[in-house]
Amino acid sequence: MNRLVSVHDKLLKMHGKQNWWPMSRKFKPAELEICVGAILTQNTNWKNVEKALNNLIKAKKITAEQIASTRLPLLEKLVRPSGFYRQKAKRLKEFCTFVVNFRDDFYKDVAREQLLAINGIGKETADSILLYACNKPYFVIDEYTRRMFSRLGLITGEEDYDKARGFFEARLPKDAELYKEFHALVVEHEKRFKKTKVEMISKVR
DNA sequence: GGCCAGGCACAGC
DNA sequence: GCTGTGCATGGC
Repeated sequence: MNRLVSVHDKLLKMHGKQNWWPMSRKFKPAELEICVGAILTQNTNWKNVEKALNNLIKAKKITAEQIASTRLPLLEKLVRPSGFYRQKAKRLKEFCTFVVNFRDDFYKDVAREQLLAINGIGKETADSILLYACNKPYFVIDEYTRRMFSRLGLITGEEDYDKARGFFEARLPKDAELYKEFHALVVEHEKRFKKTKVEMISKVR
């Protein structure tokens, strides 16, 4: 059996279904919340991101139009709990402006290169948006993924982002739901590993 | 009280 | 090309 699939299955048994990005559905469309969250969580604890999301909801900044037309100082104040708040307010505004000006159905039609061209959207954030908001099978690579799979000896952990992504995508069925759950499970597992220092995945077979 | 979190851009070599 | 640094809050 495919080694990666078997790692996924073990993680699923250990940690259960993660249901990442449980959307509050307060944003319109609900997918926007994923995009906003993906930007706000850059190098930031998710708990802090939730505070910022709640501020946006309370202030009724729940559509791309509303966020794009919010003045920077107010946006900064709202996203403050998520840290790096000046950058993030600017990034959010630029991203939402892009969404507003997008000709076609953003969530259906946006391409990876278009996302990467937006200031503040790097590869991981772009892939998170593509995977979790657009339901497209892009495998998200983050520090946790690098650490875990280099520990298992499957990658070096030092490779280029797209090379690491290619490693997973070439060995897994192109299934967005699988990728979503896998990435979430990896993050959960690594958080726990960090606390316990106990590897819970056998290296054998 | 120090360390870190679901990164990214931009210097300066 | 690639290595270093700034960005910043809140949880543990």
